[in-house]
Amino acid sequence: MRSGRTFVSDGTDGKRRAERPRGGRGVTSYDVAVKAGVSQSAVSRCFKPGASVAPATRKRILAAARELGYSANAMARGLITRRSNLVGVIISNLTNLYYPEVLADLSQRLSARDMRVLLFALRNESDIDHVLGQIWGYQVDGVIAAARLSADQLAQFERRGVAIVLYNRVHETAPAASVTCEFAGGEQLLVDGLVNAGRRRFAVIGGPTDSTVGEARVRGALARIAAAGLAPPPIARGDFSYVSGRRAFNDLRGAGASFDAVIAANDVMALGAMDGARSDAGLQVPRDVAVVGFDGVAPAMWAAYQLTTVRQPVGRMTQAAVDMLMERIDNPDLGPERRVFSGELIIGASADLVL
Amino acid sequence: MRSGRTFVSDGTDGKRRAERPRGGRGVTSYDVAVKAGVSQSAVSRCFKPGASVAPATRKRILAAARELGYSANAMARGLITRRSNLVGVIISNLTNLYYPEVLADLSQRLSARDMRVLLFALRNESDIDHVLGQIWGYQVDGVIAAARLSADQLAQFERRGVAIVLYNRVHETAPAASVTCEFAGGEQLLVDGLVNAGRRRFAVIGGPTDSTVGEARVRGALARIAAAGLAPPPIARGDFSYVSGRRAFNDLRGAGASFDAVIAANDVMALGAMDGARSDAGLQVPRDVAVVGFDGVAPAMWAAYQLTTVRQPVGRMTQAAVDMLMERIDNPDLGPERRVFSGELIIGASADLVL
DNA sequence: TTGAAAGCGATACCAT
DNA sequence: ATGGTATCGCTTTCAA
Repeated sequence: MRSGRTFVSDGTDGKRRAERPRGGRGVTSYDVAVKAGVSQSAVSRCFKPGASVAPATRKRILAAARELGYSANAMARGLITRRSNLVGVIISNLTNLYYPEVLADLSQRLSARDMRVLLFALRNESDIDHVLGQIWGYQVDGVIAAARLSADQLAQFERRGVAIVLYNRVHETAPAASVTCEFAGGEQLLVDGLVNAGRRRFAVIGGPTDSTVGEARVRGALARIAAAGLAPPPIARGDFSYVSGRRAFNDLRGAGASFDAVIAANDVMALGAMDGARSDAGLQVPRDVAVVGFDGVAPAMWAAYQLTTVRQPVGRMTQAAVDMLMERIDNPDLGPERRVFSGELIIGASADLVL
Repeated sequence: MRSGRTFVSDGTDGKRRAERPRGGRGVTSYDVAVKAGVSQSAVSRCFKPGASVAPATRKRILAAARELGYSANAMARGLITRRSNLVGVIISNLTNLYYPEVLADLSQRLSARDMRVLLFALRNESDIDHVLGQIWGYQVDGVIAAARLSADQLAQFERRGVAIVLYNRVHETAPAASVTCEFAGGEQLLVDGLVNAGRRRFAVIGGPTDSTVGEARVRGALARIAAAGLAPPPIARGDFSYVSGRRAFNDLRGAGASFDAVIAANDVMALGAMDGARSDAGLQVPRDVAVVGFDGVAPAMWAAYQLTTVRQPVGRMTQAAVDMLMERIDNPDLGPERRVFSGELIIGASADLVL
């Protein structure tokens, strides 16, 4: 029995207050109910869209709520409704210049849908299992992940009925909803443009071999280079960072490779490569060597670089991710779907493309 | 009465399952209890540090929990313990290159303390009131804010007993815990170095006048310029973005100002100014004009810029912010405190400083 | 050491 | 339209 909690409108609230003299922070719906002279249920209904409350009482309740600074306890609500309105966002490395924009966008769009972002910024991908534990605990309604998930991890989402959308990632064996930017087409545009401009000796700066996006971009470039009847280019590996791109460029030169065009798997490495060419090797870009990237991050547009690249339509992609997620939250039985966007060619000054 | 929920160890769990045939996702402590043949309380205790459980039963329970993939419902726990283990992080503009690093750091350090990050990335500062509403609802234990808060808003934290630490912000009238990087000293180093190197005609690129940090940096520079006996420099205003810095530089030139040193309120505007000088005005940096910034963001170090700047000790600052927050969560009566760190002078190639 | 029972603060389903 | 009451899944006394 919980008769002690039964609401009695004629009683003072002294008893309740006494129950939680110090620790109890926050006014509850009971407090509002007392103040408005209604039942607690009425208060609850008042904040539920499309509930039936008489205009007069609603007004009284809202006034009382405002006066007390009441806001409904999301945990209590989530407990009973089984809806936390929380979306987990997992980002493997926020330091990659591409992701802050994505995160800002996602955050904005989710909050427009009245969803909150529970952020997990990984230091390294091996933290994921720990992160998933937290995710389950907080009963998130869904997850948007820009990180590598194993088939087994994806299966857990399925099993637990938590919606998931992969961003900038795909999983071949285990199908899952995903949003990506088409790599092959973008790389094709870049390679063809370079070939048309007379470039024949390519070099490639890829990401870690276990990065699916990185590899997809590399494969796209290699395929098109082969299609043009050119020899397979040398490949150096970076970790998507500026310094790694710069080092990769120098490694390629150090290995005695001779090339007049560098294709980097992302913009930031491309910028590093440009600086490797100009500052370390004393070359001119694009006269001596053309450089192209992928992503379309802000610094790539800066005057000192003006990188030729393929810009991902981040706005549309984040919109798609959020849409897909919400659909799957509302209807968990929705099957996997891939939404693939095309990048936009940005012709800068780092490579003289001929289309 | 909730006798229907009373746990009966000899009963099959068919009844419970039947109660929530489809919607009930997630295994609960009851499920684990059944499987382990103990009471639900025992399961709970098992996950509470320093509880008294017999080694044998603990083992059985943990095995059952693992087998079922149990993780405690954080909302239910938070409801009763009044601790959500959630920290709200408010960032006014994530697109400012300085903040992704801060956010990544905060996220890491908080998760090391077993706290989760509820992220609020603002589009514009006026969203704050709405954000605060969410913050209260989710019962966050504390907030780290890199955004402008009014005295009234700060008072709400006090009133509701929610810990708050300002990052890179201070509030003069309403005292609050804050972590900042000392501006005056940094600007002093920069100005003195420039003066020693023979620069006499300064120009300043500030942030919006309502930005406290921006203004503090500008004031620091102006004070030191005045102390050197030089005339007050012309000031242009940007919004901390690259394009605004570039435009500000051009505005200064367009206004007929003659200067040989530009002090920008942050790195990104300084980079824009460098490009304004080099690409738009055809000047050489630092020969014709020296440029200095503030922050120490990664792109400022890139070979094409090599900006002379003051680097904020982000790692120590985020550590301090988290420490202060945790202290205040544990002890809400802790008074306001300011922790001010000194930046580190980074001498690049954009300004020839003489110390 | 263990189990029963009372809440935490909301929503949902009933009767009125 | 409104009020009572039973949960949601957990932590916490309190007995045994």
